[in-house]
Amino acid sequence: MEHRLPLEFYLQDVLVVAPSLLGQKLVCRHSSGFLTTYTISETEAYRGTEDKACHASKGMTARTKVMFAQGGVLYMYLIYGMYWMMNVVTGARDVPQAVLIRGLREVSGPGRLTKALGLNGSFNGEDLLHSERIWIEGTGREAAFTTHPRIGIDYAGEVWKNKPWRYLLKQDGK
DNA sequence: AACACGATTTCG
DNA sequence: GAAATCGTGTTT
Repeated sequence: MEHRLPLEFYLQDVLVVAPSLLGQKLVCRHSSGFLTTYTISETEAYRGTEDKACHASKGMTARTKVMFAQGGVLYMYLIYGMYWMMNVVTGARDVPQAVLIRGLREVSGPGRLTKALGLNGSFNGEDLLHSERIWIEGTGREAAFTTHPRIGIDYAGEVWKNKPWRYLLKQDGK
């Protein structure tokens, strides 16, 4: 029984979607057909052309055009020539926003989690509502979380660097 | 066609 | 603290 998050969820503003993804289930189908479920524990919001830390701040390019699509698809991006970053596009069409999935309860680190799940450039533009190999299921619960400044964006300037748009799942008993 | 650099990780 | 490593955007 599947309970994929609906399109309406992804059409909300990235500042709503990013914290709401915490605690939700990321489901991945292994090449053998086996399903693995992970719990999202850390996210970051990248919001529009005015956000200097967002790749879309320099306008639409071949790489960033998927961020301009309607919410509910993946934006995959290679960083430092070695690590794929997994992002969930949010908002309406032509509104470039995305949530960087920085960590899972089972795997820490954005580069390590994509490696663990076998995600790469072939997943760019993947539709989370219809894909047979990856999707996100809702738990129906809202998770408690804490906010922090985003990581690795010193080039974005003081204003954008200090936005509390990094969200961590508040762990039980911690 | 050449160049500079990054939403990271790992090792010393 | 620094290297690894390559696609992308910018400059020539």
